[in-house]
Formats: sequence, C-alpha cells, structure tokens
Amino acid sequence: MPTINDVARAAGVSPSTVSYVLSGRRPISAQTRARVQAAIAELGFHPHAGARALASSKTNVVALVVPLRVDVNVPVIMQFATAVVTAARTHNHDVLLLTKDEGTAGLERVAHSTMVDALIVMDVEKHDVRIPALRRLKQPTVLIGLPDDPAGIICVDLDFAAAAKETLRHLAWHGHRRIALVGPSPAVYRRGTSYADRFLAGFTEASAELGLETMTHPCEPAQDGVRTCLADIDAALDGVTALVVHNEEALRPLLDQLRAAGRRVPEDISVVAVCPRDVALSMPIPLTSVDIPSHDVGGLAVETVMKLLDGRHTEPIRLLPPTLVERESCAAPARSTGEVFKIS
Amino acid sequence: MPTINDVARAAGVSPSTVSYVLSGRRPISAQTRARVQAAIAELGFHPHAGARALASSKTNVVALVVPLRVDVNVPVIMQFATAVVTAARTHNHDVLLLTKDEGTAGLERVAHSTMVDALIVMDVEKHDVRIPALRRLKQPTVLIGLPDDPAGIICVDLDFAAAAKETLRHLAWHGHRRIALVGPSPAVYRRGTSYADRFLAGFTEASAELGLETMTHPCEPAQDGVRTCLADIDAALDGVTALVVHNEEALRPLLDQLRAAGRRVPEDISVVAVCPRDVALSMPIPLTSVDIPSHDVGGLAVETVMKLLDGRHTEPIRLLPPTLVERESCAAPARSTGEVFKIS
DNA sequence: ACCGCCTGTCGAAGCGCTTCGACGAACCCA
DNA sequence: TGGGTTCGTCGAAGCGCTTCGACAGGCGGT
Repeated sequence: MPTINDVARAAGVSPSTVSYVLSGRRPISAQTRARVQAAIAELGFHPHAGARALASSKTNVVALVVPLRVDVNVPVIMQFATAVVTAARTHNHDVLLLTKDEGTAGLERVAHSTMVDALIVMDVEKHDVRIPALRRLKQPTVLIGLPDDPAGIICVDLDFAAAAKETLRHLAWHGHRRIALVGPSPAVYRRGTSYADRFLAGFTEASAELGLETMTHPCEPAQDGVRTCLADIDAALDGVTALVVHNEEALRPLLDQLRAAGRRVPEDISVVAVCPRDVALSMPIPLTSVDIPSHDVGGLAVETVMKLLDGRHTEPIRLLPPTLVERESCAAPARSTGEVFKIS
Repeated sequence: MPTINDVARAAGVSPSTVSYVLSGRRPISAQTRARVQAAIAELGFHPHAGARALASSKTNVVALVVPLRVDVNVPVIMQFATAVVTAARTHNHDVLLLTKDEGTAGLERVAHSTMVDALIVMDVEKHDVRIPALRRLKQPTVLIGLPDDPAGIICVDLDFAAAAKETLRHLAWHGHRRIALVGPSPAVYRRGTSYADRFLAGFTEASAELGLETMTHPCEPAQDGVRTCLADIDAALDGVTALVVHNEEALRPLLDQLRAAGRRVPEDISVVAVCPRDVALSMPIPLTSVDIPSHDVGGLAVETVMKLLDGRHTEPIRLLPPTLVERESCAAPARSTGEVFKIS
C-alpha cells in the first residue's frame, strides 16, 4: 500500500502538499495538482482511514443502530438502513451497523473509541434508557423516532400523530363513524415504542375532535392474533365500518380473514393501512394507505447528521407530513348499517 | 477523552505497560494489572480506534455487503445482517455496512483505505464481476453464495443443490411424480444469482435421477406473476400434484390463488417451500419446508472470517446440509390423477 | 558463586496522516 | 520603489496507540 510519502516523492512535492491537494484546504497550483493526482492514480493511493482519523479527529463513519427484534417490521428497517447507507455515501461517509441489543454500552463503545462521527438511532422508545447516555456523547445523535423528552437530541420521523388524524379525517369524510384501530402487537406498546404511541395518541385525539365512535386494539401479527383482534373489535364496537391498520404484518392475515368471513373490502368494510407504498400495493386489493416514507426519513436523518457535523443550524424536531393515497380499499359505508357479516 | 498516557500516569506505569495489560501480549504482574485496570475504569478510558488501527494494522471491523435490490428477499437479508453483526460482536468486531450498488469500487475503497480487516459479501452471482477484485485485496473475503469459479475465495452457504434433491426425494417418497418448481423472479435468474441457479441445477438433476416428470418456472412475486406462473405450469405439466416453491414472496399469493381456484393444500396439491422457518410457519397452513438458516450461515461466515484473520486453516467451500421439516402442506397425491381443479 | 533464563517493566520508534506556522515569490496600490 | 497582500509550498509537530529491544531482578541448576 503506497503512503502519502510515496505519492509526494513520485510527484516531487512534500507530503503536506499532497494532503492539501486531497483536502482542498489550501490553494495548490494547477500544475502541481495535476502532477499529484497523476501520482495518486498511478500508485493507486488510498489514504489510510485510521491515520486520517487519528490526525484529523474525523472518521467519516456514522453509526446506525437498528432493532434486532422480530416483532418490529423487518422490511421497513431494511429500507431505512439502505436509505441511510445510500445517503451517507453521497456525503462521503460510511455506516457502521449496530444492533439495539448492545444497548447503551454499544453506543458508548463506538463513541468513546472514536469509531464514528455521529449516530443515528432507530426504534426509539418513549423513555428510552439510551437517551441520557446519548446526551453525554461528544458525537451528535439523530433519533428516528420521538421520545417523551427529546431535549438536547435531534429527532426526525414521520408525523404519526398527523397520520392518524389524516386517516380518520379521510374516513369521516367518506361517512364512517364507527372505526377501529388495529395496532401493532402488545409487545410494541408495552415497551413504549414511540411511533406506535404517537399514532395511537393522534387517533384518539382526532376521534374526539371528529366526534367518532372508535376503539383501539393491539394485534399479534399471526393468524390467531388477527382472529382474536377482529372478534374483540366486533364485540366491542357493533357495526364497525372501517378499520385502520397500523401493523404491516397483520395486514395480510386480516384481509384473508375478512374475506373468509364474507366481508368484502371496501363494500362491507373499509380498510386504511399505515405502511410502505409497496406493501399497500402488494395486497390482493390495492390499499388506501398512509405511506411510511422510509427512504425520505432515512435520507433526512443523514442530512441532519451532516448539518450537525459541519455546525450548521438544524431544527431539533422534524416530523414529515403524512401522505394519504387513495386506492381501492376505502369507500362509503353500506347504507344499511348493522348488516355487516360477523366473524364466526 | 483520556489517552493511554493519562491512564499510565494515573497507574504509575508506562504507556506500554497499559497497552500490554489491554492486549495481554506480555505478562504483567497481578498488582500492576489491577492498578492499571482501576485507572482505566476510573478515567473511563477507551482506546482510540484510529490510533489502534494505525499502530497495529488491525481495525476490528469487517465489511458486510448487502444487496440493495428489492427483488431479493428483504427479510432474509436482514436476518443475515443481524446474524453477522451479532456473531462479529462476540469476536470483538464491528460491521461496516455496504450496499452492493457501490460495486467493485466500494469494496476496493474500504479495503485499500484499511477500514476493514475482512469482507463478507452477499448476493453473489455466477460470474460475479467483483470476484477478480476481491482476489486482489489483501483482506480475506468470505462469500455467502457460490460463484462458478470460486478459486481463491472462501464460500459458505446453504447447500441449495442438496436442498432441491432432498425436496424432490421427499415428494417422490410421498408418491408424487409430476412436480413443478416455482422459482425466483426471472430477474434473479437473469443475473445469474448463485443460490437460484444451484437450486435449479439440483432440482433438474434429482428429477432425472428419480425419473420424475418435472418442470421449472420463474415467478414474479406479485399476484399477476403468480397467476401466470400457475397457468403456465398447468398448461405444460398436466396433472401436476406438487409444487416446490423457491420464492418466499410468491408463497402467499400462490396459496391464495390455489385456494381461490378450489385446489386444497395438501389434499389436491402438495406444496414444499424453501424459506426461513418463521415464514413457513406464518402461512395460513404451516408449510413443509426446507429451512434457509440465515442465522447459521451468517454465523458461519463470521467464524470463517475469524479463522482466516488468525491464520487458521479453513475449508474453501462450506455448504450447510439442508433440513427438510415436515409440516402440513405435503401429502400423498390424490388417487384419481387428472382430477385436479384447474385455474380458470 | 556463576551463568543462563524467565518475568515484568520501560523507553522509543514509528504507524500515515493533517495542520500550523513559516517563507519565498509574485502581485497590487500608493 | 517599497510595504503589505495573497499565493503556493514546505517542514515539523503531533494525533494515540503498538511493539520491539533492552534491562533489572529473581530463579534454578551446576
């Protein structure tokens, strides 16, 4: 591996000149620059990342902490991750992948050992134990999510509360009055997952504002969980005409079971999903949905990190406005209320 | 951030002694070691990764290259990734996440700049253009997959050829003679994806050995793709009694359509899937399947990398034997052949 | 008592880069 | 014509760690 000294010798300049050609931090004449670049190309020189980090206190690496759990939505995570990597690369940064199960210790490890310049943390909980630790780090952090006390930390996410409101407004506009939320699994609520909570809060609030009769129910994604969930909803909210599904994995079994029970979507019951676009489209019937724009959120997280790294100002909290796309799973409720088939 | 010198001063020893306490490369008396460790703990010292990399030529980071594409199986990729991260952590290594779309350039970038000690590459193709470049790197590489010419590179994967044989053997034992393979999407074959190819080859070979009447058909995962695929199969292989599905995303629509056409599984038609365990279990009926053991393969890849890094011997190619698990989607074919319902 | 050998510790060199201050040369304006 | 700038380059100091050779002291064997 050639070093910067080799390049300098080959180009007949000093190592510092090579460095300045590389970084552009001082003016270098066109001829010299050309000679240096030729030497770099010829020798196949790549600066040593460790040496660079040592001398400059910059690694050009950001950490990405992803949940390892299976009860969170795997494809969405993957979308975030690839969005983050892709965006980071456009800023000349790489991504170090950490799993949430290393907890606070993992964050401190990579931060204290100066492996990364900044951190992006996913799957944030309401009272996330990692947050105090993150505040103490010298590296800036961006959360994808929104904890109860975000003071001192930058957060970006989809505005899930607004998404819930938008959804209910849409259904109400269609004439629905009795609406149930099929939420994520109980485990997700139990650990206070930020997005689940915010959607729920927005749902409840909008329900009151719009004067709707609603209920909310968590849902295990497997067939059984969905069955139970639907039965509970039918029992508690007679004549429900619309379902809001904030649970990507339950979506398919739910549609299956509605069909099995002879309830047509959207004629007998409307369904609005909160999920990525491709999931909404891959269902047997294209679903009216609020998009989860993983790509945008991931990109925004990276942009924000870059801003922080070069000291530019940034909003502490950025919540992307939701977009509801009408497709084919939502219609006005049947006139004859109470005529809805029940799941046996 | 305290440095090794701060620790040395606090413990009343020289920096090299601290280093030896940390690395264990030279004997240190129990008292000294205790003093040093106390100082480390008290100061909250973490060695600077860049400095370490510079001095030792080791980064304790391995690169993981994942496909970015959407036509590959996202959850499986994620399983691999988390398995790799988890396993790497047990060996005190971190994982740098790269996407395949950076191609050869990305690999060379991280390797030449000494960001990583080794590379693990997923989504390998038959004639993968990255392989010549990988051979030239000074860092060892482990492929998850098996290219046509694996010379000089270590490969680990599930033995997909054996998986195909196992599957056909199982179906033949049940009495099936007319069997179709529903494969991955045409795009996957077109770019010569290693696992798709090997499964196909194993399938064809075993079919001949067992004297079966079989056909193979790629399948786009959406509803339409599955419909076409099933229609083609029915047209070409009259009275087919079993389907081998090597396409996780097509699985669900395929089962839907069989049901819609009134073909019961397993009474009218048997289905054997090649997919992760949890996918097989999450279907409306638990599927007999050959497991894709992402966790094991990912773990094995990391173990192999570690062996290479400390110069231990390792087999150039390790293919894990497949495990077929009987569940409920496979039975003997109906006696009255030709009585199978057709998809309209 | 002597030599050779471990054991435990230290000092210093160096890993490859960035960056700061210095400095000659060229330039502009008075 | 000279003083102040700006431009382009160099040298050297370090960033924080590992590792090698050296060496003092204690051991056992003869």
